[in-house]
Amino acid sequence: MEVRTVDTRERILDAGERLFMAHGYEGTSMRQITGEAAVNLAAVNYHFGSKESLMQEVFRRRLDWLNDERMRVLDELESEAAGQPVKPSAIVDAFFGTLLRMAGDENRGGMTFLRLLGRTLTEPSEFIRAFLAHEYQTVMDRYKEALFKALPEVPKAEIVWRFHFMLGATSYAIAGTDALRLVTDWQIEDEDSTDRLDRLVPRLMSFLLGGLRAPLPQF
Amino acid sequence: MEVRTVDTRERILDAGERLFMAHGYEGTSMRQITGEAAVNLAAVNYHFGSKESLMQEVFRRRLDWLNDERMRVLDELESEAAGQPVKPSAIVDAFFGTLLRMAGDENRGGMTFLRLLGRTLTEPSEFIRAFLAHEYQTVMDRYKEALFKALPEVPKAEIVWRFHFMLGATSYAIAGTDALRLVTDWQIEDEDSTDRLDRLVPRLMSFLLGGLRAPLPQF
DNA sequence: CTATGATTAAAACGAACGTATGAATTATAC
DNA sequence: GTATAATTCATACGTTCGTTTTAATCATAG
Repeated sequence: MEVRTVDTRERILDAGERLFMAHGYEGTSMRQITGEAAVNLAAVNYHFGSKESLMQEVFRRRLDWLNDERMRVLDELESEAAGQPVKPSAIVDAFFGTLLRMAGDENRGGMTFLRLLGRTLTEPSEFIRAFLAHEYQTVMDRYKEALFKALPEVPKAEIVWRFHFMLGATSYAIAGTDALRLVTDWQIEDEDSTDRLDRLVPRLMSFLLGGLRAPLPQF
Repeated sequence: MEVRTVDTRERILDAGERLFMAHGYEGTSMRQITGEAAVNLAAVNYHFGSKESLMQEVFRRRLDWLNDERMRVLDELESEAAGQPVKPSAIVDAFFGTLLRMAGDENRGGMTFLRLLGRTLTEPSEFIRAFLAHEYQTVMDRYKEALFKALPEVPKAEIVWRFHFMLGATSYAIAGTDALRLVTDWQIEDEDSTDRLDRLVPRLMSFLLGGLRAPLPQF
């Protein structure tokens, strides 16, 4: 493994991450990717095998760290709680806060990866959904159990639904940072992007917790 | 205008709606669409001009009614209130409830269109975002103003953000009805789809209102 | 019935797609 | 320095894409 190889692989991953985010999987061509990465057209197939494998590697590079971190933080919370249930707000922050704080870390993909992730959760491509399902499964199961314990009086089905809703709100908050601005044509006051992120986290957390703890619907 | 023409146009729109929902805009080919609609390949270009125009017409066919209905319901609420601010819960139901109840109306696209809409709000394609922005603008402005009046003590920027979050939660609740099931691998109890929809509406409404009325974050 | 316009049909267009090939180049090991 | 393996490169392959063209078929009006 020489230096050039690493650079090439990394440049391809960076270009793929940005272009998949901006134009989607189907909307991004190998020639765009290799063009932006300034590498030969055949380099993607040489290093990753195929366009699909590249997409998976783009995700794996970031998700491995993210999900490990989520596990680590939840481990910590549970050991601090020493058998007592963990506060719902702490669980929500461990899952969504950890995600959002990635946006500020350019070494972990920053806002680009977060927007890619947000968009991909609604991506129709079969292989991507299957891949993400596999990547997420373990973490989801842990958090699901933690929330069940934290909210013993709430029916489990309700918690599962509300987790769905929270995922949706979060994905849009990120992916739609500019997409929804177009849809709504609302100008949110012009903060620079780090400011916006810093204020987004508490805003979203309030909303998520308000939704999670809302009174149960009566059927 | 003969009968055949209408049938052809309608069949193309139906096929396009379903396929764009299932595979996305870029992931759906003209040959798939015309194949499923059982019409000649050239029929799309003849009746709609291009693939882009077809996509726009797929949306216009449903959104025209939806947004008119949203306007009508809000008009009604405001005239009933006779100058007093309308209750936030009524506004939320007028906007999101009207949308969700479309899912039960097969003549208006039903679940298929709703899932298409949910997915498209994160779709990266430029022309689609621009088109949706234009279609939505008037309605959004009306609802924004109504919420400002209904929640005079909440900063406007906060309301705008929370509307974003509500849109995200709703889109995922619909678009992700099966997509997120894959991501999370959570089995939600097996209700038939009308049951699931009937229970989704109050569940989502509780969540949205809980989030909308959550305590403001302290910076 | 015939003329006219609207629609459908079959076929082909050039462009772009993801991938594969084999030679040229570069780095590593002895 | 030379052999060997890893990587880069230019190029081409076979498909599929959205669109266009030209002719055939249909419906309707006079």
